[in-house]
Amino acid sequence: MKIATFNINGIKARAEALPRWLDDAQPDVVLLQEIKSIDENFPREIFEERGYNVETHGQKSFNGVAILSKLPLEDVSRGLPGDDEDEQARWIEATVIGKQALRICGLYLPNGNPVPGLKYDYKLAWMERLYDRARDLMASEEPALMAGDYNIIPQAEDAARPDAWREDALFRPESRAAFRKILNLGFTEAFRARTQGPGHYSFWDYQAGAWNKNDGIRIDHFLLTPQAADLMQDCQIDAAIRGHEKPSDHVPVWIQLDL
DNA sequence: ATGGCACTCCCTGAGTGA
Repeated sequence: MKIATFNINGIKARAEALPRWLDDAQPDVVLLQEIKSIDENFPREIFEERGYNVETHGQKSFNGVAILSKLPLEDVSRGLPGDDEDEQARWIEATVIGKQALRICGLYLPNGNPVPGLKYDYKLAWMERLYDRARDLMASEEPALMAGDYNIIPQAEDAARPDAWREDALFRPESRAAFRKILNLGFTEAFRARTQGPGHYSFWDYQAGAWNKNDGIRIDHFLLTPQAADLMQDCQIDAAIRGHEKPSDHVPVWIQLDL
């Protein structure tokens, strides 16, 4: 089973590039972030005609997450638990029914800039709620994963120019510590379990020719419970599509599970 | 060396992003 995460930076803007990638990459499940659309306006037909079930959790203009799945989805849940006042659409989860059930969580973690500020406070508070959900997933002792745009640069090697990010919410020590605390529950960060060393990125800014200079950062991640990690056969970043027509500023990251 | 973009919407300029 091939499962991908992709921050598309607007479903309307990606109405051509996204299906092109789907037809090429043939993922079974896709976790989308930044659909920037209300549920009613999401172009489900594009995906349903390709055999995907579609579950969205959108809002107007900003944020928004979705799941596309060729396999049936059950027990869909929207919104990260822990704050009834939180209006931002950044979390969706469901169970994929394959050979074996797999719980999948798609997330769009807050950016957090500027630092300091209310947005940074919100990021860190959101990560505490994420920790709580992660702890419960771990306690289930079942195959599960949390994937999406974490807006976290885990290590210096995950940025082409780490010094440019020192004071940024994506690389501040508090952000990275909160990410590490979640990993330390026992999750496997899928990409780093298979590939070491610098030069592997999932985001390149539209500005300053970042793609052409490979001036990127790696901020889109898969975190696997031990029961899911045992099934992992591959994890790759589809970097090349950043150079295609009208791209998102992020590229897909995917895993292959023996499921 | 520096700066260079793109998305959204009843506000085509301002907020947001990373």
